[in-house]
Formats: sequence, C-alpha cells, structure tokens
Amino acid sequence: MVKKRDTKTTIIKTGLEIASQLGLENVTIGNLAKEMQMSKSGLFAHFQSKENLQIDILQYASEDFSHYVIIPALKTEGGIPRIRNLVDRWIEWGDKLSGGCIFVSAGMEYSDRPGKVREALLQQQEEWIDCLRRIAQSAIKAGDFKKDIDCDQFAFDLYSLLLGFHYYYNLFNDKETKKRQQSAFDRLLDNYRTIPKKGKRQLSSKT
Amino acid sequence: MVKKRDTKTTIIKTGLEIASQLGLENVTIGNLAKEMQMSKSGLFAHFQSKENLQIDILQYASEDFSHYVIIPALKTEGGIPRIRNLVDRWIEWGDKLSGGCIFVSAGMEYSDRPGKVREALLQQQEEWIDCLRRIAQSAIKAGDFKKDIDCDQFAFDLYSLLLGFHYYYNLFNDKETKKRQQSAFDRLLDNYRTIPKKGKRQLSSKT
DNA sequence: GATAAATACGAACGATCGTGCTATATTTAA
DNA sequence: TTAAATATAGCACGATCGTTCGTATTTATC
Repeated sequence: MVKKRDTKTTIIKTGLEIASQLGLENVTIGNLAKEMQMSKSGLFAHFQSKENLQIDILQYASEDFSHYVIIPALKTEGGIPRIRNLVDRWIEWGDKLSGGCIFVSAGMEYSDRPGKVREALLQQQEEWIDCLRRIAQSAIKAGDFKKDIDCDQFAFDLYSLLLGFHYYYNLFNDKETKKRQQSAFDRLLDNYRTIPKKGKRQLSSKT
Repeated sequence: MVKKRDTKTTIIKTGLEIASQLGLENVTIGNLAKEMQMSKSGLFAHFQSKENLQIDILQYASEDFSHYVIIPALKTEGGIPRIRNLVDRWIEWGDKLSGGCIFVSAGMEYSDRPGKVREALLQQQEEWIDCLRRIAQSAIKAGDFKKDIDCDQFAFDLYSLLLGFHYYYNLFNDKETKKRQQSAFDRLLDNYRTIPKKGKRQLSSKT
C-alpha cells in the first residue's frame, strides 16, 4: 500500500470534482475533509492555505488535461484531423467532471477576482490559447487551412464554440447540444479551409 | 424624497453589481448591508431569505435587460440590422456591470447547483434563447436570412459568440476582443445570409 | 533501536454566514 | 389624532469559514 503519499493527490482529485460542481472558490476545507473522512487540520496541513489548495487543483487539472487531450491530439496527423481529435477529447474530458470543464467555469468565476488563483488560471489559459493557435498553424502547414488566416481569430472562434457547448450542455442539459456543436464546428472549419477544386459551396466532411 | 420605497431597489442594484463581480452566490447579506450602510436585519427584512434576494436580483437584471436591449432592438427594422443592433446593445449592457453580463456568469455558476435560483435563471435563459430564435425568424421574413436555416442553431451560434466575447473580454482584458467578436459576427451572419446575385464569396458588410 | 521527519488529529480562535426575535422609529390610513 | 402598517435596528443563535497550535502516530534515516 502506497497509501500515504497518495493522500494529497486524492484530496486534489476530490477537490477538482467539487470545484467543477460548485466553483473553485466554494471548495472548502470543511466539506473536502468530510468527503475525505479526515480532519480539517490534517487536510489543511498538506496545503498551508486555501489558495495553495486551489492552485494545486488547477495545476492537477492542467496536467490531466495535457495528458488526456493535448498530448494525444498532437500525436495524430497535423491539420483538420488533429483539430477534430482535439475537440472530441476536450469535450470528453469535460464529461469526466460532473460540472464540466473546470477551466471554463473557473474562467468565468475569476474574471473579476484578483489574487494568485486568478494569476495561475490566467497563465494556463494563455498557454491553452497559444496551443489552439499553434494547432491552426499546423493546419496551414498541412494544407488544410488557407495561408492568410488569423490564427488568433481561429482560437477565439473555437473557444467561443466550446464555451457555447459547455453552457448549453451543462445548464440546459440540452440533448441536441452535441449536434449543434458539431454543426457549428463543421461550418467553422469550412470558413478556414482551403477552397477545394471548384468555387462551389462545400458540404461539411465527416470525421 | 421618495426615499423609503426606493431602498429595496437600491439594495437590489447594489447586489447586482456585487453579483456580477463575485457571483450571485457570493452576494452576502453582510457585505451588502455594509455597502448600503444599514443593518443586516434591516436589509434582510426586505427579502425574508437569501434565495429571494438572489431571485430578485435576477428579476431586476432581466427587466433592465429587456428595457435597454430587447425592446429598443425590436423597434428597429427586422432582419440583419435588428440583429446587429441587439448584439451591440447586449455588449453595451454587459459593460455597465464591472463583472460583465450577469446571465453569462450566473449560467456557469448555477449549471450544477439545484434550487429555486437555478430554476428562475433557467426560465429566463430559455426565454432569452427563444428571443434569439424569433429574431432569426424575423430575419428570414425580412429576406436577409435563407429560408431553410435552423433558427435554434443560429441562437446557439450567436450565444456561443457572445460567451466567447465575455470570456476574453473579462478574463484577459484583451483589447482585440471587440475586433475578434466583430469579425466572427460578420462571418456568422454570412453563413445565414441569403446568397447575393452571383455565387461569389461575399465580404462582410458594414453596419 | 534511536532519531528525525512527515503525517494526522482534536480543540480552539476570531470572523462571517443566514436567520430569527424583539423593540423602536417612521410612514401611511382612518 | 390616533391606529395600523411598514421599515429599520440591536442582539443573539448555531453553523461554518480559514487558520493556528500542541500532540500523538506513523514512516524513513542513521
């Protein structure tokens, strides 16, 4: 049993689950300790402050996101297939948490709440958007995207779409959401895609 | 001085401002009373419960939104001009609150938080999305949008875009956000717009 | 096996939370 | 002018918040 050193990780995982449901600011030492069946002070000793706990949760989420979303997507062939793969994994990753993608909810929560937690989140999000931009660039290189597109604009467009998905999916529990997201996503790709042989309108492609 | 009956409204307005910054759940009787320079119990008596206060804040915000966004937009000519007008007002309205549009942040906050506040919010949001749908229908009727479009899909697309705007604008304080939003918005309209004379690609139109 | 370090606990702290109860002003109605 | 209604304040409650401290137990090092 490698129990002891795992305790901190288990706390963080549990905290992540709570954070996705109630928000990162509403992860309290008390309910987290109750969930873990340990004392408040015992749990607290792992982090020295609530702020550290919150940052550790974000850090863990970020690494988990890299592991399950970014790294596998970067192993697929560059271009549109990689983008599709990334989006699929992104949505799947959010599905693992009952409150959806933690970065989406935390981004809203900390938009006007200064402090170290916000700073940590901000840096993660800037890296993530940079990742989206680079993935658009790789699509240009692969010949799937037009050469003169604005990759930052693409990152904005794609992130907006996923925010919409998250909002509809988690607030309304709308079963049509995945369909709508897919439809909007196909159209988004079409706007950046290289024009095929003829000047005709193109249909959305599958997979 | 019609001071007395205004007190409740002032409390609600102040609560709305706090809610937009810290979230609707973090509007506390204590800090709200301090802000209003009155006693907790005196303030509390107006609402009988925190839940009522939160719902009143949402209700006030909804009426204010109708007054400054929806009703004026519906007075402009139907079709794309009305849609542009609506979006402009929507963004302006969010700018009045330091934390941005309350419905966006509250929607994220209550995606996984059962209760009467969530139910009230949910109903408002469904009405709002219905409003977006009807505005798309009016654009069809005006001849600006194609006849065979999915108006619910348009509502999803437009809401997603505004969520992206809100996220970028409030979290990153990115000055380019309005430009990006405008660019994505023009492209969104193009996707629903009736094809002009020739089959050529069209440029985004101004105003 | 002794020792030091890591881990956990119990109890308590001051602060704040939402919410009652009671009393006193203040406004409105008769 | 008085009675009723409304608005506000004061005080207290149990609960929970993040945090500290002293102590016991486990683990790793010599």
